[in-house]
Amino acid sequence: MATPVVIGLSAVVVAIRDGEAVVLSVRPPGQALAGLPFGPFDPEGHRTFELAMRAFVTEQTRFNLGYVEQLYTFGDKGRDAPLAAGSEHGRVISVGYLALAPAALDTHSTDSQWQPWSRFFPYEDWRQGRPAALFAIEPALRRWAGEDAGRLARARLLFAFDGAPWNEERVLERYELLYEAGVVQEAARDRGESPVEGELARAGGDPMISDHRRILATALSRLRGKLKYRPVVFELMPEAFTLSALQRAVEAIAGVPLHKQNFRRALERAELVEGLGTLEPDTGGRPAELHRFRREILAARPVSGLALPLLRD
Amino acid sequence: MATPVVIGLSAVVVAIRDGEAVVLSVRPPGQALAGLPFGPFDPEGHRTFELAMRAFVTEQTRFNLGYVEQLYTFGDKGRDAPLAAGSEHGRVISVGYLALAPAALDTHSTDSQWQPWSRFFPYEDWRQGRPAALFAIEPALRRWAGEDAGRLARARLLFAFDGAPWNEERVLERYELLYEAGVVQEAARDRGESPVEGELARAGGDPMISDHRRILATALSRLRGKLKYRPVVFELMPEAFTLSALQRAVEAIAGVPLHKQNFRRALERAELVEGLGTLEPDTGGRPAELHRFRREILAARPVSGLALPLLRD
DNA sequence: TCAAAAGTGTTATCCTTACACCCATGT
DNA sequence: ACATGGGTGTAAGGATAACACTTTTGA
Repeated sequence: MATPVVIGLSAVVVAIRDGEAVVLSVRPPGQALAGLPFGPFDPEGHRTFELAMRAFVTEQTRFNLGYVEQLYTFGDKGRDAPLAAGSEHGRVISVGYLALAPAALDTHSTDSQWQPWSRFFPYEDWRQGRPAALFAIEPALRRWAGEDAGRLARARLLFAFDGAPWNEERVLERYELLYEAGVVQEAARDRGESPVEGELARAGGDPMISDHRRILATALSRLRGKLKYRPVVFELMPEAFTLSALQRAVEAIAGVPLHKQNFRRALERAELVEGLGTLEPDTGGRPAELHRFRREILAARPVSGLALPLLRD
Repeated sequence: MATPVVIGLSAVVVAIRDGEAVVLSVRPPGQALAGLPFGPFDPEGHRTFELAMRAFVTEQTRFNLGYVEQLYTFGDKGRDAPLAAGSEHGRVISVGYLALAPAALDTHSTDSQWQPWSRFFPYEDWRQGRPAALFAIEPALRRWAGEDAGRLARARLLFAFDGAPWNEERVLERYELLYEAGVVQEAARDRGESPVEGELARAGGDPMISDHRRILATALSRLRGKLKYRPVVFELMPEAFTLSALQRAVEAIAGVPLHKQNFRRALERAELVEGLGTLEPDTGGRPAELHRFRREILAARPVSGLALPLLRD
C-alpha cells in the first residue's frame, strides 16, 4: 500500500543581466541561506505541474516566466528534505524546472533577487582562463582521491587536471563529486560534520538550502547542453541585440570564451539571425548593428543550436 | 495546504533481440491493452525511486535491470490516470524511467513479454525506406491541418512531407501531434470518441493503457538522441559482438539505415571498440571478427556517442 | 560457382580552426 | 591620434559523404 507523499516544485529561472548569467533566488524567512523559488503542488487546484509552477513563481517574485522545461524529479532520502508547507504529512518529492527569462526584470520583492550563478559555482567560469577556485579545489580532490585510481580518474576528467580538456556540460557530475568529496558545504551539513572553512569553502561556492544547489547544477548542465542543439539562447535575449551581446550571453552560460569570427560564421551559416540595419551606438567603440532572431525558421525547418567555437588563449 | 498524491513508477526496458529493438510490456489482468511495467512508489520502504523501480520490475518480470536513467515525470490531469493500487487516495503522478538490457532474456512470465516497438510506432521505422504507415497518416494529417498553415508546417516538418528531411529523434513530438490530430487510439479514448478504424488505425500503432505510449515515445526520443552523444548502444550488446550486429542495433534503435563503411570509420576514429581476433562463423557469409567495447576509455577521456552516417537509397 | 555477408580504398566537398587585419566611432 | 570594440578574408587540415570493389565462407 502506497503512503501519500507531497510534491514540491522548484524553479531555476535564468536571465542575462549586464552580460552575466543570473538566477532567481529567494531567502525564506528565518533562513540564512538562499534557495530556489519553491512551492507545493496542489493536485486539486492545478491541472499541470507547469501551470502550478508558473503560478507560484509569479506569486513569490511577481515575475512571469517565458520558456519552461522540466528538469528532473528528485526523491532521494538522505539529503536534507526540502522545506515545504505540509512536509510533515509524508515524504517530499521535488520536481525541478528550468525557465528562461528574456530580461532580468526587477522582482519587486525583498525576499527574491537575481544572483550571478558564479556565486554558487565559482569553478565553472573559464571565460578568463582557468578559474582561481580550482587552485583550492584541485589539491583537496587529490587528497580525497589518495591512492584510489578510480577517484583520481574521475576528478581529473571532470575538473580538467593535468591538461585534460574541460567539458562545460558536466556541471552536475562536478557538483556531485564535490559533494562526495565533502568539499561543498551541503555535504558537511547533511552528514552532520563541521563546516568547510577558509579558501576551500569560498572555492566551493555558496551553499543553498536543501538540495537546491543540486537542482541548480542540473539546470546549468541541461542549459549548457541544450545551447548546442536548440536555439535557446534567444529566449534570453531582447528582441533586438548585437552579435557581441549574443556572444557574451552564450559565453556567460557556457562559461567558456568563444572565437568571435568563427562564432559569427556559424551563426550566419545557420541563418538564425538577421541584421536590422539599425545601429546600437553605446558600445564604447564602433557602433554595432542590431540583429533579431528569425523565429519563423523554427516552423520552416529543423534547426539546431549554436556551435561553440572555442577561443583558446 | 497540499493534498497528498500517489507516485507511480513506470519503466521502459529496452533490449535488442534478433536485431530488433524490443520493449518489455505487461498485460494487466483483465486489460485488453498492453502497458509498461508499473508500480507504486512506497516512500516508507524505498530509499530512492531507482531502487524502487528495479525492485518492482524484477518482481513483475523476474528480470534484472542494467543501465537506468530517469525520463520525465508525468502529472497532467485530463489524460487517463495510470492504473495503480491506491489511486483512489488522490492524484497519481508517474515518474518514467528508461532502462537498457544487454539481452532480451526470457521473462519467465505470461503477463510480461518483449514486443518490438515498431508495433507501437509503425511510422518510426525508415530502415527499409519510407514506412508504409505514412501513406495512411499523411492524408489524415493534411485533412486535420486543412487551411491552418501552422498545423501544416508542423506536420510537414515532423513527418517529412514533400521531401523534408526525417529527424529520427522527434518521436515524442510526432506522437503528440498524432494525439492532437486524433489519429492514435488513445486520443479517441481519452476524449470519449469512437475508435479510429481501418488502415489508419493500423498505421497509428497499437495503443497502450493510460499514457504509457506517451512515456514510450519519450523513451525512444531520449534514446535516439543519446545514441549520438554517449556510447549507450553498448549497454544493449553482449560482451562480444560483430560490427554488423552493432550497426544493426544502432539502426534498429535509430530507425534509419546507415552507411556501412562510414559507420565503421567513425567507430575506428573514436577508438570505441577493439577486435578480439576471434571469429563469429554463423553470419550466413564470410565469418566476422568479434569485437568488444573498450569500456576503460570511459575513465580515460570524455567520450561521445556514435555518428549516424546515413545511407540514402 | 554463386550467393551472402565481411571488410577495404579513394576522392570531392564541406566544415572547422586558426591565422591577422581593416573599420567606425568617442575621447 | 588612439583606444575600443565592430566587422571581415583566407588558407590548411580534418571530417563526411559518396563512389565501388575485393575477400572469405557455406550451400
